[in-house]
Amino acid sequence: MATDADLLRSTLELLILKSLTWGPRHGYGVADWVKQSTGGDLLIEEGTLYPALHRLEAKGWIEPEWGVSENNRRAKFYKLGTRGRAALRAEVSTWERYVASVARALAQTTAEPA
Amino acid sequence: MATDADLLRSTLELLILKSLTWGPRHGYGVADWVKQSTGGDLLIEEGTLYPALHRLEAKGWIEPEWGVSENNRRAKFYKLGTRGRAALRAEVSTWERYVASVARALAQTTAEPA
DNA sequence: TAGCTTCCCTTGCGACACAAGGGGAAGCCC
DNA sequence: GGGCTTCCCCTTGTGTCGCAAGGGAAGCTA
Repeated sequence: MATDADLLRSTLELLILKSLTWGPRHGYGVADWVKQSTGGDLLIEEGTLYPALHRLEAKGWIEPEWGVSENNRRAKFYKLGTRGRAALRAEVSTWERYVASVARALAQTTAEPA
Repeated sequence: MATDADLLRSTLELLILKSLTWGPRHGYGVADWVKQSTGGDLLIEEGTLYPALHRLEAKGWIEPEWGVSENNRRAKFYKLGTRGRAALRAEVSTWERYVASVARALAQTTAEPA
């Protein structure tokens, strides 16, 4: 069985980047956005989220800045940089192509592919 | 960047099972089927394929039987069992639901999800 | 004061795709 | 015959990464 972990692996960065397209957001907010915008289907654990944010930061795709959250808490806001925006476009494209390839395979109705 | 490895991870078993829906096929043939039916987009390395087949066999989803290939070579043919067929249905469903969830998130056009 | 929520982080673990190796047998070309 | 390619099977080592489980601090509510 493909586990949730396996599935997430292919789209985690993609979803994080996407969540930042409307402006900076802190980590907790990123997880919440993903949860909300998938109707609760996708849940990102904190032990998954924070290392991922650090990876993206290390790659120069997002930039952190400490600030204060809506709830008056100390929070690290991540901003999508130019490179991050380009990466998002590339990731979306890769993902869509992959989904299409799999769909093509699953749609096969004869033993030998056309 | 989501690597090819990350992407494969979510659908490898799915694709293998699918390739067996028309009857037994040996490992090499499974890899070839995937390659052909995705137009060359997806390539399964042998170091990925054989361990995966063994995992599926250990789970009782596929059953091996030694035979002779079309090219007169000794080959291990895998057959989809009843449990394997059920697993395939489940995996397809899981995958499609996941794809739909991601699509929903990517389709967001406002900061706060509906 | 106690307890819940928000927000950040780390460590240890298990799973697994891949690269790189190995082997053996069949077919072909010279 | 000897060499090469193709087919078909396998394993080991390495690196990556999601997750469970931990910890901590600060704000709010009662």
